[in-house]
Amino acid sequence: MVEKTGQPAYLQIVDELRGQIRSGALPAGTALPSIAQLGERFDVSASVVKAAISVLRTEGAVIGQQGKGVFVREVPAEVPEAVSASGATGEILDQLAQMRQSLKELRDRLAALESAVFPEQK
Amino acid sequence: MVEKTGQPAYLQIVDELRGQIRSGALPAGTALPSIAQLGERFDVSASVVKAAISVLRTEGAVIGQQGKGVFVREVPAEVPEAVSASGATGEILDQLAQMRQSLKELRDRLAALESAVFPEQK
DNA sequence: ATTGACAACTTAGAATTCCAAGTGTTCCAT
DNA sequence: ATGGAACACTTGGAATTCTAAGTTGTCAAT
Repeated sequence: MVEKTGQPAYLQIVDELRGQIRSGALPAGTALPSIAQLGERFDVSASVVKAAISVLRTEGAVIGQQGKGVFVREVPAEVPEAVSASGATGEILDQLAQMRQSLKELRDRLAALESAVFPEQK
Repeated sequence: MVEKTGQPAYLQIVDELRGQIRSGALPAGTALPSIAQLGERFDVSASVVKAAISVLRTEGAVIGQQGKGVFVREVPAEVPEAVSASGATGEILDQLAQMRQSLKELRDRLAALESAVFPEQK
């Protein structure tokens, strides 16, 4: 991480990733590169990448799933001020995240069921 | 930090501090206790307190000034209660509740199907 | 009395090292 | 062939250790 913008490294990474998300280079639902890979790419330690992802997480731009990866959320979440995780709005975002999680789980289970009931028509 | 809420320590501290800010125990403009003091009070390491403050910082609830302290920002905004349960937000919470109900129902039906199609998968 | 040095705090950023826990794959033994 | 163990990755949380840099108070020398 050499950029001489004066910004700390973890914020530079936040900006970079947020840009890629907004630009569509990282579409909703896709996984970010792993922490190790990002650390390698930006030439920083894992702790810096973790700090960056932590910011994106509390912003709601991204959701981490243990053991799998960090995924771009379906809703940019437009949270300009405070509000992001406090008060009613934060509550709602939390619940939405959980419901999205549940939906994904249901989708997966349903897909498994389908391929069992309607075998091999690929 | 012993509380058995299941929440990680740094989020418990976030909640605690956010509560004190909203309740007025920490009015806008006042400094939080120092990182060392908070670590002592909650019986966690400085890194945990830093993580908590980092969340509050990216939420905009608080602002850190190097060499001086961490100060509560002047933007309580966050209309206390009235709006959160009335108006658009209350509406949204209601819809969330209904969707949660639907999700639960779908989960149950799916579970029934699964146990019919995949018999005895302990 | 003013200035300068210094010590003690403070936040901020970064690296490193653990451990816990979830996921996926591979491979071997039954 | 199927089950299960083992392994490799993954995120998440936490502690520890540095360094950098800003603030404040004290104290001594001029």
